[in-house]
Amino acid sequence: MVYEKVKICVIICGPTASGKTFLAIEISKKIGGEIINADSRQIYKFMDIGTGKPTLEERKEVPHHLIDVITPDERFDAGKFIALADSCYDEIRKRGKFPILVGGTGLYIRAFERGLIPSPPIPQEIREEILRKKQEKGLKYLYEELKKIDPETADKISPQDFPRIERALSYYMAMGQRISEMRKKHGFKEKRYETFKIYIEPPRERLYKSIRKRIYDMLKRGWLDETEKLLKMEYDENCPGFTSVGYREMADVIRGKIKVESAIEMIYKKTKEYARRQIFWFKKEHSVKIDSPDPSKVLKKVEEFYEILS
RNA sequence: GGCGGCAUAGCCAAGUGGAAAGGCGGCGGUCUGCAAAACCGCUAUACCCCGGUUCGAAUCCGGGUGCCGCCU
Repeated sequence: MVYEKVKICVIICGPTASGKTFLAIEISKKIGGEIINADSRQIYKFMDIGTGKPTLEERKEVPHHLIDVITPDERFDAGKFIALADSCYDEIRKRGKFPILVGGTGLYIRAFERGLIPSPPIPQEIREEILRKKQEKGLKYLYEELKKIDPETADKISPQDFPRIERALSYYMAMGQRISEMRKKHGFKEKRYETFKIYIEPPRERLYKSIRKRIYDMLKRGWLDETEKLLKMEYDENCPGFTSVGYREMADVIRGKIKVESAIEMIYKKTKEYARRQIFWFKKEHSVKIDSPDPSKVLKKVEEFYEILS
């Protein structure tokens, strides 16, 4: 039959250490699902323990996609993510299975659901030029530039926010258009998928406890060795992958700069901050909110949601 | 019993006459192609209590209370 089926997708989101992986696997097993990873860190090869990837056993139980797609020195972004996620989705559907998008990266999930503004790859020269200007004339100068060409964007962001200043500036240089206009036009109005979004938010106290426990588990499972291997492969703090919480600290421990105990405390603090940011991202928009990864709470709804596909 | 020191937010802590730094912890938020990134914001009507000096005291003086050292 030739007709356009609606694209619909179940999504599981929530802060780190809330039990997304567990819930996703349990549901997948019941409904014949396959998991698409929406975590910006788990796409990196060789970074398994510290990014909390599902174990190999877990991955054997249920097929996982978009894990281990690039090396730690490569860059990745939301645009690449949705292109890959789309094709995973289609393949899974071809097999008659049910896709479940799981992850903690709010931007990727939003982009998957509602798209991004059109944006070609920014030429390397433009990036370099901006970086050069930053070094020569300072961040303030760049911000003033942005004010001139796109006051609306400048108004919305802090003069300290280099990544966004750079983005707006380079977009203008590459496209000849203000990014603010494109954003206005786009406005996240498009709906690429009809979704059923499950949001897990454990009470803070419990979440913080799981975070701490998880750090100890990671250490026990060999986070230090994993980091040491990365360093031997010549992947270090200059790699995009190393912006993942904890790897810098692990490297510092290996180099004898800090003690494990203080590394743990730093990681604990950063992870909590990260979890809070995730909560602010997800709390605004979801289909159901649950406070623990209990499959029985959502299984029936997931089955109902996917009924129209079968 | 004597001598000395300390007493500031949930915790640590600066300030030693002119309208309470900072850190930790906690909390709220932004986010359109580096997002586990980057960025923004809130968190002591007042400094142990009472009295005094002063235009003005967390800051000086007296007394009280508590804690910590040392001594007998």
